[in-house]
Amino acid sequence: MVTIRDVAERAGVSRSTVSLVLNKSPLVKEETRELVLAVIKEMNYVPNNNARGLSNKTMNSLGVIIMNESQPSNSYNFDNHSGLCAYNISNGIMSGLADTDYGIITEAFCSVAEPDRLPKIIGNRRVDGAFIVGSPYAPELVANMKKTGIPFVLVGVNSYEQDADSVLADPGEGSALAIRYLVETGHKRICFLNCPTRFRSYYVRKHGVEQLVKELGVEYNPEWFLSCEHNQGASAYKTMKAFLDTGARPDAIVAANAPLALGAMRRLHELGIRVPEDVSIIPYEDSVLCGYAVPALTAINIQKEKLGQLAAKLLLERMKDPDRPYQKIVVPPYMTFRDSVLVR
Amino acid sequence: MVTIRDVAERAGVSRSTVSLVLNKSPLVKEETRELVLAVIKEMNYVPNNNARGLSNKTMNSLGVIIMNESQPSNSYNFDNHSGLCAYNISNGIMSGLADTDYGIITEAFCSVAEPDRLPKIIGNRRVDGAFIVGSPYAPELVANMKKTGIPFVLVGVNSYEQDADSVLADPGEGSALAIRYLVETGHKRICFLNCPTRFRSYYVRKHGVEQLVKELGVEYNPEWFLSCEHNQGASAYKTMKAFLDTGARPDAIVAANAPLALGAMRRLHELGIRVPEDVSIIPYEDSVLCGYAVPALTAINIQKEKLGQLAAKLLLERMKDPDRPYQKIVVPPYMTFRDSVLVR
DNA sequence: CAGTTTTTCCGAATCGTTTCCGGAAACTTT
DNA sequence: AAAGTTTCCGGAAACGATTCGGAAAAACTG
Repeated sequence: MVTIRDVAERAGVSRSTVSLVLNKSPLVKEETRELVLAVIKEMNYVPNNNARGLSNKTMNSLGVIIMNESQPSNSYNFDNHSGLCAYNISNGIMSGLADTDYGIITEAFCSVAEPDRLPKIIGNRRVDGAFIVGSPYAPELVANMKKTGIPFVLVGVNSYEQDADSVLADPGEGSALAIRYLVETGHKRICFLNCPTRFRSYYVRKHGVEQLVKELGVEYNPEWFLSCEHNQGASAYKTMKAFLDTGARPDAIVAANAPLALGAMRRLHELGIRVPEDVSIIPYEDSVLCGYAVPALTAINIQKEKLGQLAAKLLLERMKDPDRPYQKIVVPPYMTFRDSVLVR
Repeated sequence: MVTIRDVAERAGVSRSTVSLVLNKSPLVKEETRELVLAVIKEMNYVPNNNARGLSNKTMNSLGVIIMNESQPSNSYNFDNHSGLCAYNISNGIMSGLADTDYGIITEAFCSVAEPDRLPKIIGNRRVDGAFIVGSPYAPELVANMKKTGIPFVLVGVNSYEQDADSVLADPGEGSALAIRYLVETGHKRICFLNCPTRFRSYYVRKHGVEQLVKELGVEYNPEWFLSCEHNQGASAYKTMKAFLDTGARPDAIVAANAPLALGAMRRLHELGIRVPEDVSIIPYEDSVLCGYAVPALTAINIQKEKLGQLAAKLLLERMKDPDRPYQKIVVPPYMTFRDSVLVR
């Protein structure tokens, strides 16, 4: 293993000089700088992260912690109750970190129910900063995290105000987008298929939609605001079955997420109700599922990659300046147009 | 930050003693051991990874490298041409590492086309070992990796023999499972919808299936071995369209992966051909998609989590004993039964 | 009980960087 | 050319652990 000492020797300079070059210090002559750089390249030297970190009190790595509520085992790839897909976000983070030399350590999955555990894990692993993704409202956790002194940013959904840096998708805005589009395309009887509103982001969605429906003068019927189990296609199927059995015939359905939409469609399909000819359908969150459904689903996209990228940027800035005021970035959703909405 | 020195002081022992306790050395009296442990707990001491690593020449972290061919941006969550979903594998790895104190560093995505880049990245990040997941046949890459001296294991699909530790799913076996099941349930006219056989794992699938079809005495028709673009539902749709336009009417379709199956089903749906009443369909790889399709798809599951877990175990063993012979673990697939196969 | 072995602990060197500080070299100014 | 400024470089002390050889203490021997 070639060390800084070897490089120094070969280049005929001192170790500290090499170090200065490495750290882009301005107080080394251009000429020597180039020489050293050349030797580094020639000898294929790469600085030892541990030594560097030991000296710096830095770890050269950031943690990505995925909250339990977006557990990977089953519905991870989907919209989870934070409306986020942790995996895509991680990707975004990685791309946002591409030109730094931070490594990313993906940590165990944590639950909000244990607000101590996370800070502990992070402390043990000794990262320089952390992304907490998919986190729902968790003031206690946030408070504990702050105590560790490790900078962090929340990546999630815009619901409660939290006193920390955060990059968030906007569920209310997304639902609004869907409703507006449906109204514009001539739909009149809109049904909203939601997850339980005890999940804050679904609460936000529901109220956003209610507001808007009234505003736009669409027929408003509280009974058309359905709720089914979280992310359960099967539950959506049942809910839709019960709903349609009452004789209700919506001309559009906004589903809180893709599995819900698919579950609902299954029932529609059984009854011979065609999508989009008889009823249009828009799931809140675009996912891989939507593109492959029959018909392919027009959907709201919350830009997970972008969330991750922005989070990376934010964390980097925070680490540079620990005293700056907290920042909250809300990323607007957009619509991906496919075939599940009938344009009249 | 509390260091080993603080602990030593408070416990009234030397630093080396504390270190010995930390490393579970047998040469410290039970009594002192307990004392030290108590102090550690009391002071909330956690050893500094960098210092430890500097001393040990160890990095306390392992790299997970995901090969480009399973690029996340689009089809990552699906079967990729290695038949693997890198994400689930990562999860498996994490669970396999749960009781060690290794962290996982997920690395940039690499392509086999650049067999130098990967070893370089790994070398720079200085990990103690690496998982190379989703890698197709890549002898040059493997050779380069060996030169780095960093232990690694390949996680992928059983196709070529490679001179390295590996944990692999068995594509041939999976296809066979599907065919056997279809034959047992009374299907006679089986069509195989594959990806291009220039991808080795698809080559293996195809030949496995051909063999078996002949063996089992099912009607064999080379023209029923379709090939479409890699993982492209749209391409499967077109291929199936052209195929059905010839008047062919299979009673079962084995698709190489879920997107293909869905693409094909779209065309079937258009033609009013019912699944499973008129034609059964089994995608090779179970994925989140399968459960939500209409009807839900019976599928082959390659146990990605398990692949990851075994890989973790294997790498750990390799690191312990660098000279042991290479090992190759093949994980058998199983079938998840849902509603896309008609049992006659 | 002196000598020997075994057990338990400690001191000091080491790992590869960074960083501070003193001082040399090069350049300006007068 | 001497004095004063800049600009650069090298020595040395951290950083927080591990490890090895040997000392001290305890436990056996005969």
